[in-house]
Amino acid sequence: MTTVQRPTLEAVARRAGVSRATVSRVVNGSTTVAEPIQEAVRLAVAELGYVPNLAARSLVTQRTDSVALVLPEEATRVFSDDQVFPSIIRGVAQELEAADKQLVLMLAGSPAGHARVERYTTGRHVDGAIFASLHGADPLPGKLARLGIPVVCSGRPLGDVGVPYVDVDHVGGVTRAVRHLLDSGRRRIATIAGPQDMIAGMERLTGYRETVAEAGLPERVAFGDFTRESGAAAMRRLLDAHPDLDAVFAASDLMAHAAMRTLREAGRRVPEDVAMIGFDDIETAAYTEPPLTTVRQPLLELGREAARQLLRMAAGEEVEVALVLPTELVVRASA
Amino acid sequence: MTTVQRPTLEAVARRAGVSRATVSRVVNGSTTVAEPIQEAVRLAVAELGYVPNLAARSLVTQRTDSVALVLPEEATRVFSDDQVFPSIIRGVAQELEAADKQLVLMLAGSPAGHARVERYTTGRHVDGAIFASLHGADPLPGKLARLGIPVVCSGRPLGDVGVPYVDVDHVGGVTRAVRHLLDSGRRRIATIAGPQDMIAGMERLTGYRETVAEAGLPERVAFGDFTRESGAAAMRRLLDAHPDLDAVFAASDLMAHAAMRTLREAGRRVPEDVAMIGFDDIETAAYTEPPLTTVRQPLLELGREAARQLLRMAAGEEVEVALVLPTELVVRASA
DNA sequence: GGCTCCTTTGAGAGCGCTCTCTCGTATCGG
DNA sequence: CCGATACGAGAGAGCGCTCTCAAAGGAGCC
Repeated sequence: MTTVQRPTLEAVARRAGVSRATVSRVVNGSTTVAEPIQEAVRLAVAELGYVPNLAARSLVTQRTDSVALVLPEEATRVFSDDQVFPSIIRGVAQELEAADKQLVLMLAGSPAGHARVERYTTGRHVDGAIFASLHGADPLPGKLARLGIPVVCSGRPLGDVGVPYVDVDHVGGVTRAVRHLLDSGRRRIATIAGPQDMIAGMERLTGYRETVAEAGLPERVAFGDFTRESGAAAMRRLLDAHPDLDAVFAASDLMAHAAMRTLREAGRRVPEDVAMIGFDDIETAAYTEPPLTTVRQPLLELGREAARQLLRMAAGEEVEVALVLPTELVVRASA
Repeated sequence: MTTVQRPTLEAVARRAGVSRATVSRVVNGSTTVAEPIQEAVRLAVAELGYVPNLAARSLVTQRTDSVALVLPEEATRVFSDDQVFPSIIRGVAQELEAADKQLVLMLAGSPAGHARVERYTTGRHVDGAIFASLHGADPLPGKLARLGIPVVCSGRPLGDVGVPYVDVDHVGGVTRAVRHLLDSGRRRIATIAGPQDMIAGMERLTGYRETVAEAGLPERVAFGDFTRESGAAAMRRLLDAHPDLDAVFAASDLMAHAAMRTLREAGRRVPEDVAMIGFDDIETAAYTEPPLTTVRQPLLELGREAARQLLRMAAGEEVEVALVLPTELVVRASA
């Protein structure tokens, strides 16, 4: 391996006939350097192909110019077919790129992974951390916040951790979905709820419960974990317990997708016998049979906002504690 | 912001009553330190909550303990619904985690993004880079290799760049798929090919062409770009040009999925009138209507192998130039 | 003309760590 | 019992950068 000796500030300074400090000023965009000197320095930089050594820089500035994005890698499923995380990643990446920060991706599934994330973030190897879709009441975001390390959660964290977050309007979206079912005459409306250790799962259930109660109807609930498999199983349980149901709100598109197949296998037609509404609006939703009516959440925007908030915090600015993005009912053929 | 002064090696050394060098030895797992002293140092580390400053370390070691994963963020689609990248990311993440390296994710869609990747990687801010699914003949991997920076491509790169890569057996998988169609009596077999500026697109087409030619049958080709939308459009073109076709091999599951819908809209039944086979085996494939027969590629493993290769290179070991993982035909109802 | 004040540049001190080199002490053979 | 050998621990020199501080030079003012 022929590791070429890379030029340092010193080398550039010698070539340009100025001091290290002046080169540093030019490289970092200080305006207090005379134009001809700036020009000479820039020329030397170009000729030598100088690139600053970030390690040396962060050693003195105490910044790393990188941000951690922490995802819970629950089992295999996070990254299997779900588009939720990819969209968030992309949103975050876009904003960080604009700010010239690096994105350090950390999957924190296992306890070992979680410990690693804790070590890395508390060790201040990043300028801040974005946590996406926390399960349960993870103490890490709060801990980081107390250490003065900028943190933003994508998805409201459970418990009173006092950490700024961005989230979507789950309850509003679900309310609109269930009302849509009511408006089309459905009265025996069930739900396939998500995991109750996540705000997304809890609030989508709340939205269903409130709206159904408001209409004076009984609730019919089965639980899943947002995956297709769990959706199919929950649908079977619902059919057993409430064979007369005429509509289902599923807390994720994947569960809705699998539930529709289960319904078909049970001889029910969608939407004639049973209407189905999902949540997320993944691309697949437009291609299911029948196409799925669902609640769209602006995931890309969610990631972007989270990153923006974090960058603001890292810059020492104040940020709002909560930022809630709107959801939207996308009506297709399934309801 | 109360940025607490974090303990340094010096502080640990004082507390343990030894020199900085000894603490460094213990922290880095040197065996040449007497057991009681090691114990004392570890105690001091724990008491002070010492975490090494990585910037300072990499300044002297010339390593960064981080690896870049570069993805082409073509338009929006990479991360929209496709599970290809998420799986690769996860595979890479798993291996890097095991090696205690950080994953720096870079999306290189725009020219600006590409420049940023070039700057970052050539600036040696990472110990190596993994490129996934290159489009066209990107000169960057070759350039990095020439600079002595470890590079691995996931998916064989176009052109003779002389960079180690891992890929799957596209041709073998497609051959098996087309033979399966032939074996079931299909004779008017078309293909929806992928983009021809990517090896994956090219080889899957090659596999189709060779197998069809071998059987003495004419080829019927329409091109897409792996997305659903392009698959639907290609299917329409095929139906126009060859209304008599009785089977289709689509170079991605997304295209196959959309093509099946297009067929249904055109009044063709799958598989009775037209058989369909896809490529990828994304989770959705098992839930399409009818469930999709497809060629499975081991994406997680692809990512893991790429990372392993890279780590080996970074450690100065020799690696094989090409590593090809097997594909497998998964027979479901669509063919 | 001399003084002050401002602007521009350079000198130099670290940031926290690793690693070589040196020194001190224990071990062993003669 | 002394010198040779080995081995563990410390001293200290940087890694490449930023940033404070001081010096130098020029402009402006009385």
